[in-house]
Amino acid sequence: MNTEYSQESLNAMRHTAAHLLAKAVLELWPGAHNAIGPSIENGFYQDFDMGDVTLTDADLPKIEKKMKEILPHWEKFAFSEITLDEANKLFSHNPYKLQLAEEFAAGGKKLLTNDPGNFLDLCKMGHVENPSKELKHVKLLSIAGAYWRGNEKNNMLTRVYGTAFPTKEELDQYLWQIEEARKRDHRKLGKELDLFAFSDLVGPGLALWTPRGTLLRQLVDEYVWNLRYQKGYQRVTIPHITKKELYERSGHWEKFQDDLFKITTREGHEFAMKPMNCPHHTQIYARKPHSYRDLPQKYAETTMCYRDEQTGELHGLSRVRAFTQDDAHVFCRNTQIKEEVLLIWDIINTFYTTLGFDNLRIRLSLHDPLKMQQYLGEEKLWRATEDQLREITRERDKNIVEALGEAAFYGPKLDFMAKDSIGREWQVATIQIDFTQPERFDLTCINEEGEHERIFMIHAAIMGSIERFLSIYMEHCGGAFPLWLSPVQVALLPVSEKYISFAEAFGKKLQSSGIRIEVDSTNESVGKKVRNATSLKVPYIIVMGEQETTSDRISVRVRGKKEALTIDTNTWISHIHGLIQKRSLLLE
RNA sequence: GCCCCCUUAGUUCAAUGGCAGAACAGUGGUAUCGUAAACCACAAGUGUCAGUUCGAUUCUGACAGGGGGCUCCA
Repeated sequence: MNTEYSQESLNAMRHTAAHLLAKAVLELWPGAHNAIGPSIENGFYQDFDMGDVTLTDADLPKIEKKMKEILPHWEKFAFSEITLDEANKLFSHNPYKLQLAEEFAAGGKKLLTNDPGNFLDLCKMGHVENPSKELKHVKLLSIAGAYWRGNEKNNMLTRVYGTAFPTKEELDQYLWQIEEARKRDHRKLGKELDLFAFSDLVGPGLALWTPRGTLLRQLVDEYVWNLRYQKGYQRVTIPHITKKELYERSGHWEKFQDDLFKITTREGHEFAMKPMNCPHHTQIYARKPHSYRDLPQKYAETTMCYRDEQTGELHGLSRVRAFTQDDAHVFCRNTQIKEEVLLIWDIINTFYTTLGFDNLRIRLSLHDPLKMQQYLGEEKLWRATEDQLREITRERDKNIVEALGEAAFYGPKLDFMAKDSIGREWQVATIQIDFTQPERFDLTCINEEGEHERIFMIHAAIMGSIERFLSIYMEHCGGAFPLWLSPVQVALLPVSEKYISFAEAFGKKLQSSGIRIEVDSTNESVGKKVRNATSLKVPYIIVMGEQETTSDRISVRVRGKKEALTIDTNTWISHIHGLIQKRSLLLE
């Protein structure tokens, strides 16, 4: 976005703005304490313990005004190193700073203070040289609650978010992006395009899909299945509940405790709704002995999973309590891992490229050696599997980032990240290697020597969760789905009642060739019908009246265009068939 | 779950401590219309449960639902 300023200087600017915010709030509310105030990806925040005071968005302009008053008096930050004793004196009023000072001292870190003129704070370096000159385009954005140090056992603090940019243009651009994201929020689009709904009676986090929305789900899912089918996957089906024992064996009962929806039968037996499918799938594999010749076994299933997420974590379709995984598990020998991983990788590439996500970023998610207790399996096996995965990825790709502590509890994984049309990045597909569950369920094949050989599992979700994926995709294309995904591809608008049956006949013709159409037979003006179809973002609108009954040409209005074009009917039909077949992102 | 904010018709938004108003959508009519809103009429609502009050949609509380956040670390 900006070439003149490095990320470092942006951070300095924002971090300085956080200090300024702290000073302003403390002046306005002398009883408040500032906690931490770092720069973050697109701005900064500052946490406060406001005591009995409640900040609201209405206070933001007041705070901004105060900041502007203070800023001219700020000069270069004066730094000094202090002892713990000095810190205890200087910050005796602020329990948060005291706690930090103590921790830093115990951790052997130097204690640093800084002061731009009238505000001494405990803080490491990283400010702009001359605040009153360099800090120009600062904007406070919102207020939220946040736990002290991110831990829900701690005090809830008041967090003020803001951002700062070197130029007004960049600030405006950022504010525009926020506004744009708000406009194409999938929760809004879901209502407007009639794709999904929620019901207070059914409950939070439980999305209900309309006919249009269901079509959309079905279309993306069929596409994923097509790609899988070509790579030798087979479909399986499992029930959505299971006895507790399955999850005790897999390790999920313990690791997933809080998130499990549990059921007790009338006889007192404990069951659970499935939060994932792998344990069930292992039992399909385990139904009989397998020869090495039959491997890999590749099971795919699109099925709903249930997790008892905290209500506060729920969000539209991106975080729900019942979600549909396009799940697959490959049961294979160690020697087959590489090929299978690469095959899944191909599917992911094809799928995301087709949908218009060009450059997926890939992350190799590894275990955190310092936190072995949160994983299942021996560290030796973790290391070996991670090395293997690393080697595979090196051969294939380019800019792979490694991330410690991002692994699943049963094994390392490759995570794929997509950037959407307004620049936000989302984690989408994932390939996970699992050596833990084959251990736990004692999954083997009979090898060439006639011995039982431990096998591996690969978890492969292309979309991950259809709900989450579609929420990302709706926002990516702003509800204007590509032709092949549009629930209604062509809207036929009879000019008046007289032409309804003509339009219906034409519609039948399109329909029988596999095109999804809708005839608008309401008693409305043509202008109104065009308006309605347009706001539903239907790719093609065709007005039908006297002219069409007497000629082989139709008048087609393409989504995004104001002018209709007149074209030979059959030429047009075969043209759009071509676009659908290619899964084209373009309409012309 | 926790902190803060919000909740008026299917949707988007008004108003009020004393009869709740509009637009779109819906229904019924009239018009039979050529590319972003024809006309008339009808129907429809203060999330739930308590409290304060002569009277509550409005004030208070609880619950439910929704929103912004809660892994960026002096």
